[in-house]
Parts: sequence; structure tokens; C-alpha cells
Amino acid sequence: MEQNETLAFDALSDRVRRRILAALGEHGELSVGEIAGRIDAVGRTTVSSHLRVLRTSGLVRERRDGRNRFYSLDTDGAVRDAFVFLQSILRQGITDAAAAAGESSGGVQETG
Amino acid sequence: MEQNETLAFDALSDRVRRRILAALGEHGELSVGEIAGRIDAVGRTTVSSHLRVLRTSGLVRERRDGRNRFYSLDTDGAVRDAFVFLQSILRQGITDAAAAAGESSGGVQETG
DNA sequence: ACCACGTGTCGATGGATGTCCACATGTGGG
DNA sequence: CCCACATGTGGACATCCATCGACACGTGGT
Repeated sequence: MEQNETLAFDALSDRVRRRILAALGEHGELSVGEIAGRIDAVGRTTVSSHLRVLRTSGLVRERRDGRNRFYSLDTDGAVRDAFVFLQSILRQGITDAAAAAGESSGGVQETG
Repeated sequence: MEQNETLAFDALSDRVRRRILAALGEHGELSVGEIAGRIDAVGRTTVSSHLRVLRTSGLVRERRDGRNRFYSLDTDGAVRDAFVFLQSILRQGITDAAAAAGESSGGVQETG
């Protein structure tokens, strides 16, 4: 679990990878070419390398169709581990911050 | 906003810094020495450097008292930006994943 | 005034990594 | 079978950064 968390934050530390994730979150599924077309200032091989990182880190899934490879978010993968980590930190911190500052609504919540 | 997000994920990419944040989330406020005592395998100057990063990135707050410096989580700072980023990605992705897999309860929620 | 203590800062160094180019691999069409 | 297309891979290069030791700075006590 902590290993996935490490992989996730390590992958999330790069701006290009975050843009890829945002694009996948918005469109659901995209081919490498479509992703590379949406990310400027970097070449295709760079995008390919980043997709490799995202794949081996458990952030995205790969689906092969013909000569294309379609990528999509793995919402049950490492992204969630990173999310849970931040959620845990914020939850614990908010109790302390609320007692010190008297805040009431923060916007963070959990399911159960 | 996107700049804070960059700062946040950049800061969160390091394992030592995540441990520091976890410790602060658990104890609310700690001095540098207390933090360094809880993080093994790294020296105090390293912890100090990490705290500098966390501070300039807007993840923690600093309070000076005598010759000690106490650090605590800044729950309204960049951590929240990172949280919101993941939340946004997961929310958009879940709609797509739910339609494809038929999932119902995931554990992610938002306040409104 | 002096000294111990808690932290921050600077410079050096080794390791990790983002980026690209050239090439390899696999796929579909004629 | 050959060629165009989509994508992955390996090597080279530059850059960033985590780590540490030595030193500086401020604070409190005596």
C-alpha cells in the first residue's frame, strides 16, 4: 500500500504526466497519438515514456486495438492510494485546525 | 492554482516529506528535533531542507517559540490543491468506469 | 560576556530522470 | 510481400535534487 502510494506520487510529480491524467479523466479513453496531440512542448517518444511510467505505476490501463493503444484512467489503482493518503492527512489535520481556528466547513469528506 | 498544484505534487513526490506530513497530521504540531527523531535514515540537515521545501510550497506552517520552530500542516494550502486535483480526476473517471463496469460504491465523495 | 542548544544555509557530490533521436516491433492495406 | 502507420525501446545527454558535513545565526541560561 505504501509502495503504491510511492509509485503514485512519484508518477504525479511530473507536469506532463498530470496533464495526461487530466486528459484521460476528461475523455475517458485516448490513443497515444491523441494524447501527444493534446500535450504540446513535448515529443511523442516523451509521451510514450510517460505512459510507460503511468502504466507500470498502476495509474492507467492499456487496451490494444489494431495498431493503436488506448489508455484510460485506472480509478481503482494507485491514484486512489494517493487520494487516500491526502484524505487521511487532511482529515487528521482538520480536527486540529478546527479546534485552533474555529472552522466549520472545509469541503473534505469520506464515505465510510 | 495550477502552480500550487505543481508545488504540492513536487513536494509530495519525496518519501521523507510524506513521512513528515504524516507525522504532522498525526500530532498536529512538532518541533524540528521531534520530527527528525521520528524520521530515521536521514540526518537533521536533510529534514531541515525538506521542511524548507514544505514551507515554501505552502504545505506547512511555521511557528517560532524561543529557539524552537514548530511546524504544522497548512490544511488550507497546497495540500488541498493536490487533493482537489485527484478528486477531480477520480470523479470524472468514475462516471466513465461505472458505466463500463457497473460499479456503485467507490468511497469517493465531495461536499458541494 | 560566554557558552550550549536548536535550526537554517551553503557547497559538493552522487544518483535519478526527463528529453530526444534513431531504430525496432507489430499491424493493416494493396 | 512490401510499405505506411502507430507505438515502444535503448542510448546519450543535460538537468535536477536528495543527502551530508561544516559553518552561521539567533536564543536562553549562567
